[in-house]
Amino acid sequence: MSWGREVSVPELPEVETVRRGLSERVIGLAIASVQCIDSPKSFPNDPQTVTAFMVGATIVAVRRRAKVLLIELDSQYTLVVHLKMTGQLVYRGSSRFGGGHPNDSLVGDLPDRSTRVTVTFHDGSQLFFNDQRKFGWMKLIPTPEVPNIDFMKKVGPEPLEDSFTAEQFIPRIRRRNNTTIKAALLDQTVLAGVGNIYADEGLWGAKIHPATRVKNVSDEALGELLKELKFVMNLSIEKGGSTDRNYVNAEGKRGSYIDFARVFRKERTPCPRHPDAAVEKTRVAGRGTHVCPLCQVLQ
DNA sequence: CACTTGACCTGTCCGC
DNA sequence: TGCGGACAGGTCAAGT
Repeated sequence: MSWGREVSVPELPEVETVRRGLSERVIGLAIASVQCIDSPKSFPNDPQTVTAFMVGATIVAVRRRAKVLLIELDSQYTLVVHLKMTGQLVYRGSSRFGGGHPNDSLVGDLPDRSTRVTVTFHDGSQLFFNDQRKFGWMKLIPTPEVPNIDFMKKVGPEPLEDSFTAEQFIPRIRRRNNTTIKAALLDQTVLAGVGNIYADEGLWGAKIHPATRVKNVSDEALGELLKELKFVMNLSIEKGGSTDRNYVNAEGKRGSYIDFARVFRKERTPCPRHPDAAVEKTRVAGRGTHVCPLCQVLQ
């Protein structure tokens, strides 16, 4: 069983891809044991709570809000997981059924040195939370209290919801009128789930320079930007998220959004609109930023 | 208050 | 070959 490994920095489409893969595999599985290794940010809960409400519980749903995964248990607790920069959730089938890692997996035997948490199910299969840089976290929270945690209270609306239109988007992003449009897009309280990749891709699509102040972007251009964000994130979900060059999905195909990216990590290559112009890499809002100097002019 | 910068981390890459 | 430093970027705390 192989899916979604080596997914690059997870934004909304990557987390949604992980959610879908997990949904197909872990719903209905009962937890036999939980092992936590070198992960102070994971399980701030005391071991008694983990034992009482996780061990023996069965997974009933896998949800997503913004970039956070919500693994709901029948114990009325939910495992809340943020992958941050390098987090991965990797499921491996039971070895009794030949479920070792497949030949095309980019992740070797697990657990490995980046494994922080191992969840073992009654059927012998396992779910590994790997996180090389230890920015990610995993918390066990009573399900009714999930909406009350800081992250949930502050995070903005889901941009891919049909109900999220320019009417909602424009006033929200104008709360950040004095900052750059890229910083505003990365602000998770404005809207949820956009990170560095889709900010750059969406801004190129809407022909807006990332360093443009929000106040200098017209309502019309903001409407176009929302359309482009929805387009690139929906396309990415369709492609199974953005992955690094070596990614191979469950079917052994190399499809990934990165192959469709127009500017992200495309510095010094031609802009798709202007074959004579090379994509440039700069720094905006403290992030590596990719622009076409011809179609994205600073206003 | 609004906004920007630095810290949190570790693996990789680049120049000397 | 080894070594130091820059870089990767989501989010929060601290600083301006």
